[in-house]
Amino acid sequence: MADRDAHPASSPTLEEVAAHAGVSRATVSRVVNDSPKVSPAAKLAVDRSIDMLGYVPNRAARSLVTKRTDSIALVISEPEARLFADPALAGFVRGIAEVLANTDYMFLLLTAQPDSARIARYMRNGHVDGVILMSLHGDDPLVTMLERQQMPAVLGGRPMGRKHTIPYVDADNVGGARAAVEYLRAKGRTNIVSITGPREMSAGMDRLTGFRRGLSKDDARDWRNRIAVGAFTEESGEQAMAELLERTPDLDAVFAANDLMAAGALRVLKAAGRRVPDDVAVVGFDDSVTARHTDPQLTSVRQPLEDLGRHLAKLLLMQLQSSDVVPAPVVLPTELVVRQSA
Amino acid sequence: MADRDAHPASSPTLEEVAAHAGVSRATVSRVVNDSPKVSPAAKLAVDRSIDMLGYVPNRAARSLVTKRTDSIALVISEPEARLFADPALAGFVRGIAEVLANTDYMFLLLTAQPDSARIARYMRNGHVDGVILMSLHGDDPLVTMLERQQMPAVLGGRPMGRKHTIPYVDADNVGGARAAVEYLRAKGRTNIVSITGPREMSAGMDRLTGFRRGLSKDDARDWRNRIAVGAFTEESGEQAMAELLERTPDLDAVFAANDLMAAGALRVLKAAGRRVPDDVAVVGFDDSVTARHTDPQLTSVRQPLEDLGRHLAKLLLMQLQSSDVVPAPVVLPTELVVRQSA
DNA sequence: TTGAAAGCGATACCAA
DNA sequence: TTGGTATCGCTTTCAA
Repeated sequence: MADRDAHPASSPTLEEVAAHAGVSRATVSRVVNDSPKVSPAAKLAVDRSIDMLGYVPNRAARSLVTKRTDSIALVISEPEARLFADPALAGFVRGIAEVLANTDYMFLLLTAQPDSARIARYMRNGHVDGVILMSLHGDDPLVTMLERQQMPAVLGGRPMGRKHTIPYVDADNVGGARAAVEYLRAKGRTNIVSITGPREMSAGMDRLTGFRRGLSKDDARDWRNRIAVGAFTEESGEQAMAELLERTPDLDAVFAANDLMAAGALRVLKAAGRRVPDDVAVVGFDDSVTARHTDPQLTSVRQPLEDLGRHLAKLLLMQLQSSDVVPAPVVLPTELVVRQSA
Repeated sequence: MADRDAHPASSPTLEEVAAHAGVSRATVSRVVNDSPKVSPAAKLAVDRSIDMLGYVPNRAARSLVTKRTDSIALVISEPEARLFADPALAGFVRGIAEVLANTDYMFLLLTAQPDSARIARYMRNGHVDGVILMSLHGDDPLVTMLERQQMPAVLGGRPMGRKHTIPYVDADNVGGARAAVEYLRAKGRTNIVSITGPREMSAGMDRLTGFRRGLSKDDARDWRNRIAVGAFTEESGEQAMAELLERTPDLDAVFAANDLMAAGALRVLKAAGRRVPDDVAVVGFDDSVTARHTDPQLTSVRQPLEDLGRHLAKLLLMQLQSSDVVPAPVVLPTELVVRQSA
């Protein structure tokens, strides 16, 4: 087809390696997949031919017969526009990538928001060996689908809704939030409010639960009046803070369900003339880079992002190695990192 | 193999669809790839069978014969640990993902740092149809390899070293940096220094060039004494700032080659008792979220991240559509966003 | 331990 | 417009 120079770089095939090494295709295949049943002599010859010719197996051909694809998908259930808007997500990805880099699995990045049907179709047909699902909102149909397909999968964050068999990896959101509130109380704060995450995300709900548990008995009864619902974005944090200031002007501490919202809250507090932490103490959640950029620097509940990512990947690899293993969920502890804001 | 329930979800094949619809495999294939040469009647029958059976073409089989994979790779030339450490990268990815979401291409994420040989091998064997290479350091061998392979590719950022035929997409780094410095001079700053990016990255070098061009004739001659080299990280920004303060105690303005380093610089300035912007004006580059978090908020040169990402993807798609097109590089303008720090 | 040969699921050419 | 069939590159029995 090409007229100038023909196939400038087309990879050699198994067949050509076999010819070069003077053995059959089957033998080359065995060497490539290091089967034990190959004589040292044959292996040597084949190995030499392989790197003389620069042979690399064709994935499609292999996949066609083995039914494996050697790739796993990271499905992020957000519209592209919001992709990586939250620095926490980046931490997860880093951990996952780190583990996967030491395997032969390829890492597909899919965003599922506008068109989760497309993703579903893609996965249904066995284009990937396993799936990591993150940023779940509500009771995602994708989860049910994966379950029915018996597709090896893990979830980043506890899923909402009914019990699933798919394992998940999550931080101890309840415990972390509770610790934050208890810290605030220990520091003498008595009028503590919270900017929560969205209702349809478990991280939001769990941190709210922790908030409630951390409050005094009386305050806990009154929790509905002590919160404003945010959406894990900076803008929503600003709005929620404004709302809280209006409703509860004498508040002296706020627990925000993530750092982004805390950053928004700081700005609103400053604009309202409240000093942080003197007048109002602020605690965030995630301990992402954001926490170190704000002024004052943010006291925040640290979740081990990279580590969560690593566990996510490992749990999936376990399932991939032996299909009947159903790993238990993993919940990692959090830790309050005290800085200037509280 | 499975003992309980056999193949619970194995996709039907072309063959089965053909049988179901009462036509040949060839006809089904034509319908699937919507070839014009199919009678309406046949098409109707096939379409019905397809969704009754829930048929989805097997990618591996198709790829084996077409030599296409319908996937493109984003190769980020950083170790996993640094992945997305820079929020600017996230912006690029967002733009790319947005464009790709409307195509049938799948999006592979590869990190190339520790083992670029592995990546090279992978790509060489035609596992992807095209490549987007980002975060290039120095004269990356990967670029040369892609060029030799005649692999459709685009570069995020102008490559260092000799001329390449692979098109790139970049912001106007020189112009942006220059505008920043001219702004500082217009504001009456007379002792302007810069924290530069690493020497082996074009973004670093180009912004340095812009810095020099923005200086007065005299200062420009003396530029070597007015800079400290950073590495685009926050820590390196701190170090560089400390160094500059020591070397040039009477500086009254600093241009940092990215926001992360500017954030580090702010911290050091504050610690040294310099007021920003009163004593020292600070300008960053990127206008990433970081710029809005710092205190005071950062004046920064905005580069249109998502837009750059979109161009990157589009340039690649152009090449994929007709292989002999070699698009010209795209350089997008920057814009100085004035906030509090200068 | 080795090789021959039968697929895997699609595409595309050639006849009909 | 259709169908038959060779083919893509590899894995995997089955015999030898």
